[in-house]
Amino acid sequence: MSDSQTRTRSREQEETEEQSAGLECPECGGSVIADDEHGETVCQDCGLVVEEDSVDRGPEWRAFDSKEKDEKSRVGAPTTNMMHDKGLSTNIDWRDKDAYGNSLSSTQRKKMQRLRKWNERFRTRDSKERNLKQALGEIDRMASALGLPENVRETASVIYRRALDEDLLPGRSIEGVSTASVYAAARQAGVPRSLDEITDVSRVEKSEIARTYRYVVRELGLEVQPADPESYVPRFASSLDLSEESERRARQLLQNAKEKGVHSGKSPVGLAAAAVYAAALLTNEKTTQAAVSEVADISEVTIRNRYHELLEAEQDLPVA
DNA sequence: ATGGTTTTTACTGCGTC
DNA sequence: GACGCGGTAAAAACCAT
Repeated sequence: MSDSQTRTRSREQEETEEQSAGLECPECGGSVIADDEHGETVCQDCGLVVEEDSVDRGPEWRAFDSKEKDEKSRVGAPTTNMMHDKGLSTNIDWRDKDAYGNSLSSTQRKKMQRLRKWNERFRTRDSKERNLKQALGEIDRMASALGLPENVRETASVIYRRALDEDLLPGRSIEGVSTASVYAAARQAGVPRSLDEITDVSRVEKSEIARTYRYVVRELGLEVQPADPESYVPRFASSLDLSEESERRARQLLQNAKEKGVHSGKSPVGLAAAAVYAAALLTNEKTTQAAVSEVADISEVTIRNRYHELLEAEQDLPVA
């Protein structure tokens, strides 16, 4: 509990700092101090309360239309699937202070200790809850490492939760299912990461991820379309510092290829990489096959083969 | 397990700076 | 001579059967 002591000390320091940086009291001209714990601003000399209850009473979120307003303007934290209890369970603060910042009596302190302990026990009551807690941690870790946006984490959490509810876990590792959830969520959100990229940040092997992923998708009836090559383009283009123009061109190439049906059976990542390379060529921007191969994690040979095909397909159809 | 397809690995030759 | 690019053959990985 040395933690709470250092915490208290730093709080006192803050207060003395605020004292010196004070405003002037409108009544006696003395300096004014802010007392955050009581939510008041008080004159140091005459004791006049310049401001009280300095609490933000506004709605928690901005609402941009009436529907959103209905959803958001009421009091309460938003629920999130990213926490194992959706953020709804009670948390008991570890500081032995009441709502006004006053210290608790020793009997009250003991009571709070007991409550804390039991609250914790209820929160992670059974194995499922503990399981979920760990898995969500993993999901968050991997999503961060992959630079995936928040909504993907949410989706991944939902998928995992469903897998857990359907008793898909027995026989499979928490790690594996978490990873598969992230993989699936990223694809569903249209910001796919290749299996290799996923494998890099996961603690399980590629084969297991693939196996678990297939299993989860099948059992949960998830509809995941094959990754669209175009969704890789922005990421590759920006890692290579290419212009908007080339990015647009790359998309064009891919769309044309799609119409011609050149792409079936080929890896989407390879196609995307080839399109990016070809586009850079067409717009006279300097890139090398090696560089593209690097960021896309695809062999140069594959890039060569694909981009020949892309350009051939383009030639038959004169530029629009 | 098998066969067909795609991707990778490794190596070689060509032209340019 | 290093670099970027192209091509090839054989191995490996993948997929459906």
